Amino acid sequence: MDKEERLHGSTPSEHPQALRLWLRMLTCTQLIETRVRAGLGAKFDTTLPRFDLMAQLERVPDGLKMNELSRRMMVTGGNVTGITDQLAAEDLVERVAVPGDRRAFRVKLTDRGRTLFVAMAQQHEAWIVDAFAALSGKELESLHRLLGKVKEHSKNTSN
Amino acid sequence: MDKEERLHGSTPSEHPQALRLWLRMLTCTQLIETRVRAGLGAKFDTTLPRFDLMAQLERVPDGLKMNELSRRMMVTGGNVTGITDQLAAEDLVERVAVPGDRRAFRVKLTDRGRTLFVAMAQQHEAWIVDAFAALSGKELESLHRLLGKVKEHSKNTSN
DNA sequence: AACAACTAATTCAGACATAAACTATTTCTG
DNA sequence: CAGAAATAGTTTATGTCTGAATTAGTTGTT
Repeated sequence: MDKEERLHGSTPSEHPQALRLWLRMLTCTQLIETRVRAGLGAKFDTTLPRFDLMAQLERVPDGLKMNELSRRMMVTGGNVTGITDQLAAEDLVERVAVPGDRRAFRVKLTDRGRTLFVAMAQQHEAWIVDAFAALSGKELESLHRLLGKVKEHSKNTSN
Repeated sequence: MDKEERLHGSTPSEHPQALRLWLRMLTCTQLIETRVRAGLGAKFDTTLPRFDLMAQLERVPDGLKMNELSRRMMVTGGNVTGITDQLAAEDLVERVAVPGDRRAFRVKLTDRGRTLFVAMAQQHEAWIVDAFAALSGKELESLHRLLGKVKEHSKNTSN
């Protein structure tokens, strides 16, 4: 028996459908995330937040400012500071001064960081592809579209 | 521009579809979870893990053992110990000895805990229903079905 | 009965995350 | 141009979560 079939079941409810869906979605996310975390740890001795930060930087040769990173990663600034400190200590990213604003700087991948990230990203993608291997191309597309609706609604509702 | 449209985009890839889907799913989950967390904090001065633990107990009058809670909540035993300690200190759950096994006990909702949970669950469901309000009944069903496939595949693949 | 193997739960160190307070700098406004 | 307000980033205190080690009790084997 699964988590979602157990939870909340006896509470009278007019909309059990949304609740069951939400619990299933949480379960899926957690299952996949747990596996990716384990893989990143075992294969690259790194963590998901560190990978995520590097992923944000990968497409942006000039790097991103701390507040941009914070917004994109959907975590607080203090958190970004800590992760950046770690990665900088390992020479995977660097802080570069922004001319004209002495408060800010840009965080960029170092060459070393970029090389490592490419290897990690390839493996990461393989894990994700595998996670959704049960779905056909059409189903992937359908899931993507439905979640798009959810996301837009959530972003627009008091955000 | 959204997180998922930026991430990984420049890495050559044979399966960008799964990756984009995964990032969108993460975004959705995080948006909803953040809102629920904020609501639980503001309205009930509690947290999602605490709510989750109580939710697990709600349907089980005899309570659950720590390891059962741990498995159902998909978190480590140490974590369950901490949350249970908190809830027990507030007289929302209680530890009851298991006859015949002096190592174990069952965690049960107290009357107070049950009353509080019912109120919280009602509000919680309203938040979730709202989070998925952009979807029709048919779409909810479809999303549920697709995620079911993902979940089954994930559970069966080396778990 | 003795001892190994297992199971239940807790403790501990450490990574991660937040919110709030703080420092330093820049921009706005009168 | 002076002071207020806003912005960039860090620090601090606190809470969450994990994995590994630990304590205590149970079960299985001979």
